[in-house]
This record gives sequence, C-alpha cells and structure tokens, in this order.
Amino acid sequence: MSEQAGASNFIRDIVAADHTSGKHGGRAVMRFPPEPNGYLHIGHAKSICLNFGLARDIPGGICHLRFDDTNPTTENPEYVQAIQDDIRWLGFDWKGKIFFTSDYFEQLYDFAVRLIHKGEAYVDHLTAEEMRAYRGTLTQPGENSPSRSRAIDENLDLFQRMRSGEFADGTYVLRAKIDMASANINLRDPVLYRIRHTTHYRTGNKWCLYPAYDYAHPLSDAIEGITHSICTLEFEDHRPLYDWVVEQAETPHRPQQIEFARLNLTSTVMSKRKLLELVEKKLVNGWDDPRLPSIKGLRRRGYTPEAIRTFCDHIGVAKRDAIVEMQLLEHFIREDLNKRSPRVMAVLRPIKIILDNYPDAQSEELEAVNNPEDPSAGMRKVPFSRILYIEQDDFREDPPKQFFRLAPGREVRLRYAYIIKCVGVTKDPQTGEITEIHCTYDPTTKSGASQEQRKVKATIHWVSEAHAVKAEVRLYSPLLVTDPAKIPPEHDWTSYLNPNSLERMTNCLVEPSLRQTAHGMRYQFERLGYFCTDLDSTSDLLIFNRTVSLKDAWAKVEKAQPAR
RNA sequence: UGGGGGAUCGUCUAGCGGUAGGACGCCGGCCUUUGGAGCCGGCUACCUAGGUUCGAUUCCUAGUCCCCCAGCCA
Repeated sequence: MSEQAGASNFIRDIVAADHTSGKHGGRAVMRFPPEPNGYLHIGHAKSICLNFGLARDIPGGICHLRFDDTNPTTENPEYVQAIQDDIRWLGFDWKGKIFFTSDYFEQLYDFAVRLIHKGEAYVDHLTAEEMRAYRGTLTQPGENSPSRSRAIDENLDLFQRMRSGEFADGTYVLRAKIDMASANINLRDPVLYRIRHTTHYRTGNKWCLYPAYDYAHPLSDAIEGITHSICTLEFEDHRPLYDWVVEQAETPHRPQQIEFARLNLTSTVMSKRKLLELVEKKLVNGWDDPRLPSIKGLRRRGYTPEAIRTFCDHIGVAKRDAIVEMQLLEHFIREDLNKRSPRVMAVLRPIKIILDNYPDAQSEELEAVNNPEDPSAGMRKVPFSRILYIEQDDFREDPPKQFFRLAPGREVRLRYAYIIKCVGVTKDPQTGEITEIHCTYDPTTKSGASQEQRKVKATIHWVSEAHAVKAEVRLYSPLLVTDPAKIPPEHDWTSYLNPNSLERMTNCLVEPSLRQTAHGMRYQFERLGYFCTDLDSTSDLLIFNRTVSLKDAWAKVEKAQPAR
C-alpha cells in the first residue's frame, strides 16, 4: 500500500496554514503524549496517525513521542515498551525524539518556584474534601482558601519542604492562584503539585512531589517547542488553563492546543479503564486478546498496520462526537487482505464425502491459484483423493430456495477439481444424523482442463481426508451485544459482554500446505474469510484466528427467507 | 439555573452565499470455477422557527437536542 498524505481535516488546515505563514518559524512540531498506564488501542491509532501523519506530510515536520508519566501510582515500564512497539508496528517513527515528562521534573519545579515568586501560586493545606467544598459547584462560585493569602516566602519555604519529603501524602498541594469565582471550574485555583510518597518507575524515590497534568503538559510542550498540541475534546475547557500556565511560566515558546473528537466504535469498548478491567478480571485473555480493539489485540487478530492507517485516514478528524461502525474497520482490512493474502482451503465444520467412482488407491495433485488478485503469487498443488471433507453448511438434504450448493441429486464443482453429484447419504441409524455423503465425480470436468462449458451453480471448498491437517480455528464476534453508548451508566457494563465473542472450532481440517505456516501469517480461507496463524499455534496443533469473514451473500439470502 | 463544545444520508465525513459530494452500509443488476473479488445503477441528509439576501447548509436572531467539566487522574 503506498504511503499517501492523510486526508484533509480542520487540524491539518490549521497546521498547514501556520506552517505556510511562518507562524512558528516554519516549524511543525507535533507530539503524541501517552501516559504509560495501559496499552494503546485503535483510538490512540487515530491520534498517532494524525500527529505522526502531519509530521510526515509537512516539510520539516516532526512528531515527538512523549511519555506523560506524572502519576507514579499507575505507570510502569511494561507499558512504555508496549507503546513503543505498537507505534513502530503501526509504521511510525519518532526519529529519536523520545521524551519523558519525568525528565522535566527539575525544570518543572523551577517554573513552579517562579510562579510562587510572582504570587501566581500558593501552597494550600486544605484536605481534598475541604477543597471540593471550597470549589463551589457548576452554578455557584467557589470561595478562597484561607491559604490563598499566604506570604510568598512562606509558600516558597513550604514548597521546598514538600519536595524534601517533610509532609505526608495529601497534606499540602501547590495551587495556581487564578479565580475561585471563574465560571470555568478548571480555573478555580487548580492543583499544580501533589505529594505522593511513591516510587516512580523512572525517577525512583528522588521525588515525592509530582506535577499535575494541567501543569506538566503545557510546559512539556513548551520545553519541546511543540507547535500544535493536539488533544481530545474533553480538554477543551482546560485550554484557558493551558494558556495560563504557559503565559505565567514565560516560556520563550508558546504552543497551541487544538482539540478533536476521540474515536468510538460500535459494539466494543475503548476506554482505558474498561480495557484494563477486562484484562484484570480475566474476562479476556490479556491485552493482546484478538477480541480487543487494542493494537496488540488487532495485531494478533490479523489486522495489518496498513488497514488501520487507511481506516484512520477515512474516519476523518472533526469536533462532533461520533461512533464509527465496526463495519468500516472491517471493510478496510478486507480490502487490504484481499489484495495480499494467499488463498488456501480449510474446512471448519467437516462432513465426509465419498466419491464412489473414484479409485480407492488413487490420488492426484491439483493446480490451485494462490491469489487471483495477484498473479505473481503463483500456483500450488493441492492433493485430491476419494475421501474428502466439505463444509457442513455446503450440503442440505432438503435444500431451501436459492440454495445452490450440494444436495441429493445436485451437482457442484469442487474448487480446483471436478464436478461432483450427490447420489445418496449414509445416516447414523440411532440419531438419524448424516455421517457420509456419497457422490460421483465426472472425470471429464477437471478444473482448467475441461473444454465443455458445463455450468454448475456453486463451487465449494474441500480437503482430502488422507492429506488434511487437523487445526483449531478461533472465531471472534463483537465483544459487546450492544453499542457502548446504549448501555445505561447505572448498569454493570460487563453484563453486556457477548458470551460468544470467542468460539473455538477444534475439529477443523486444513490443506497440507499450511503445515509450513508461521505465527502471524495471513491467509484467505476460501469462501470463509481471512485468517492468521495464532501465537499459540505449534507444529503439533495449528491454530488460526479469523480476522474477518468474507462477505457472505448466501447468509443474507437465507436470513431474508421466511422460516421453514 | 454556570461554563465550554457540537448538530449534514442508517454510520463517518466534505462543503466557507450559487441550490448538497465521497466512503461504509443497504437495495437492484452484470460478471464469476470463492454466493469472494470486480463492475454498473439506485437509496436516504442540511435540528427547528424566524430574519438578511435575487439566492442560505453556509450570515443574523431565538429556540431545541446531544456531549464535556465540580480528581490531589490524564
């Protein structure tokens, strides 16, 4: 897939215009600022594609990776590593510009001292509960804390002692002195620093004083010379605070915050909190569970970075809340995999076929096309013999209307092989269940070699009993039985989890060429969908994940039919 | 009843005063040794009401609805 410039949107317009006008000296410096307290998901991919895509498309543009690690209680190096892996896998490069807010702690502290000197910040002794009471409500102004008038020297002294570890968690905070009556609650003297006697995964025990997001983020942006600081909508009313911090700190560079709507998808969860909950409660099998919209999950499921990027380019960037249909994501992975994945035959729910007129001891190697979309993919041999398996769905003893597949007395083509005709079935005398389908094959109809133009309504896939390889195939359905937006907040959202989101098919049979597979290899199982070899797969037991099904016209027809 | 945002096909999204475009989806059809892929055609939208204007999705006014904000989370 060629790397094209991302689609136009209002943020690209702003950045491009600023770049052209020379507003930031012709620089375009973006940043992707994850907190290392969880794994990346496709919502992050939207942001990554936006920020790194902008850096890629604007001459001289660059995008920093900055870990916003200001809260030692939730962050750890495992996440730092995973986040880097995922960004690289998605195909983006921070070109050595990797930063950590924790590296700025000393500078941030100095800025705070400056703020105190200027009388723009003060140390407060209110408890969290008291502070809430003083803050007022959405409709009522807050009241000044008694500490608000504390002398500058005393503030300086207390702040230094906060740093030195003299006080317990929660006893003192540093607050900005802005306006307790502001209609914007974020401006009612927000907390800039809090005490946390917790070991930080990078700074260890050097600090017990940690800056808050609203303070650390704008200054980190300013320190790095970020020109456009892109974040999601919920930070829109933090922008006045962002600007206030940068203004008061008198940094030489003033970044600009721009907000856009985060990505939501139907029938899945996207919040870090909920994803964490699924993982911790073992409702899924880890961060890379293929049912999750995490990057690791999508990757294990068989999604390609190209498809995810194309998706991100197509959903657009705007300010209105939106829920994108999962079908759109599925469309782009199908489109990508259709072009690049080799075709193979696999039978998920096998039922035995016996070709009564095919010689018992005989077998032959048939020529099969690896990818009709890509002639360079070449051909392969598929073994054929008297006893075969086909998909249970491809046979009906009593076929409904418009069912084109095999049924008593009917003919179908076996893919790459012959036209066969069903001449009877064998049933289990106890259960009445069909155990074998008897067919005859027409040797004159061998695939490719037939001159006659005999038409059959359907071509079905198959494997040869003597040659097939047993496999497990994991089918995935939506994680939720409804759209996340439809779950009432008072309900336990986990009760809306789809109990059948994972279906393990353990009696599958695949063509022998798949013996050579390796983890992560992607295929189209003909007529079924796109699959990839799972991490759990071994040479003793092949395991495949269904990435996405093929579009199934018959399923639609059948569904539309009146019940029989 | 405070503040900040947002409302365009079923779903995303474009449009920047000249009469609504694209993608997904859906519905037909063609084609097909994957009921796949591909191709062709169709479907449905400017939150409401006034106003300005020759002309309004775009500008103005008044409403309506939706989202976010009262963490020492980010």
